Amino acid sequence: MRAPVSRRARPAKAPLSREVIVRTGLKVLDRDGLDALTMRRVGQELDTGAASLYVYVKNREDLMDAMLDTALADVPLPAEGPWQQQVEELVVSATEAMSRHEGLALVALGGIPSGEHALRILDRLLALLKDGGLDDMTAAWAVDLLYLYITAGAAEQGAYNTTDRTQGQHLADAERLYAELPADRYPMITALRGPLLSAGDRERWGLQVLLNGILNTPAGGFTPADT
Amino acid sequence: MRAPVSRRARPAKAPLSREVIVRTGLKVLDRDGLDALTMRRVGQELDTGAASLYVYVKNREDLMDAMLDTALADVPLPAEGPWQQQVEELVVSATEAMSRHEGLALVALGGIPSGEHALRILDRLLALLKDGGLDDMTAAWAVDLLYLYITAGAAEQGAYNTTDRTQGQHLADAERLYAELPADRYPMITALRGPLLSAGDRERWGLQVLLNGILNTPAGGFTPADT
DNA sequence: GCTCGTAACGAACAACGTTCGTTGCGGACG
DNA sequence: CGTCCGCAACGAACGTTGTTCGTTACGAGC
Repeated sequence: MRAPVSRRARPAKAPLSREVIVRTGLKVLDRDGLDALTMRRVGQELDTGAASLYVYVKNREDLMDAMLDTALADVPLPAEGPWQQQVEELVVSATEAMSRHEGLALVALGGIPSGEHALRILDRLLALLKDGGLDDMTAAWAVDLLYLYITAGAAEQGAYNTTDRTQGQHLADAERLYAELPADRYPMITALRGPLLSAGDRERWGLQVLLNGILNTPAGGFTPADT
Repeated sequence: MRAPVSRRARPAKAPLSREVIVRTGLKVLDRDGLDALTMRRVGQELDTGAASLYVYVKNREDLMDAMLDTALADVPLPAEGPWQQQVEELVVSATEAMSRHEGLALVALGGIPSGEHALRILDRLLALLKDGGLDDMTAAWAVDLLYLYITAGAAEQGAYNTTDRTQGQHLADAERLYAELPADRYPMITALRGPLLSAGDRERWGLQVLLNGILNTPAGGFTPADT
């Protein structure tokens, strides 16, 4: 199955292609939110109907998969510096790229990464971890874990970037929720309400936790045949 | 707003209630999959229409939130043993409970945990970490991170539990995908294909990574005002 | 300059979440 | 014991959704 190429070159209207459809999908997602990302809406943005998209895109899921991978295309691969710092930069960049588009990270969760640019990032991560001296098994599992952290972190952050609410809305909700909690039933949560809601670079801390843990936890002890 | 109570007690049909609706939703989800979890389908299972559900449930999202919390109700709180082992058991139990129902973990990602049973688990986790000697800030952020690991891990595992495919389908897909990858473009992935697809208790390893990392990474250095 | 493959399109289908107006049961009151 | 009325339950409808089908019309090749 080769990529279809439009042979109608109307002067007033750029021809359709998989790339412009995906890019338009990202535009609609960013401007109007996840609920507005419908096939009809994307078609309308391209001055056509929804049916026309199905020549280049298998279905809505396929479109979102392609949108995710396109969003990862801009993630820069760090070139220099100590390997730990490079891992940090790469993970943070990937998380930011995903979370910039509301709800897009959710399509990555539950599904082996298969996109071109996602694999590019994973390959680089793998190389960096091997540079760090990790054995094959630990490096492989660590990449799995880091990718999970990227997608989950992006999904969580991406939920805050909803278009219909202000940025601080979720935080205010959490404050109210935890303030009204019965102290007898949830003593620790109410006692540690301050630290739970406190500001700070949690993502970078979590990343540091992962790296420190990975360096101190060889995967060998968790393989099935280690008797 | 008090919980509505059905006053029609027809002998042939159990009266509606929020609980039976939520429980029926879980039954439909487990038997027929996430796509089949529609308001009409749940209503049909209860021998009524979709509109009748809206007395006890605000909307579909509210139903799924309630389903998630009900799924967490059976998670046992470990009572004895060293605190690290208790944390392990609790996290594994929670992940299993979520991943038992396809797609349910996704509703927890992006959304402060607010359900009764979810808070119960978080409160216990917090207590265990404080028992381990962590300072308030680190314990609070660690609970955040562990909850992220629970939901993300459950979402990933829950994706494999699709009803329309066999269990080994996803693994076979991954094997084929990685086997056909161009070695010049993704050298590390192709080289480490074996370890990447290898079996083993990755979840427990990841959990150990998190715990080891948490113990060696105080949150203090990541707060905004630490100059 | 005719033909043919196929990109593009309009219309339609089935199914979805949700709302509205009505119905009829059961407890409360006279 | 009979009447009333609040509200759970329901049937029907609305607006949208993803996707498919049959048709149209353009551009390349003989």
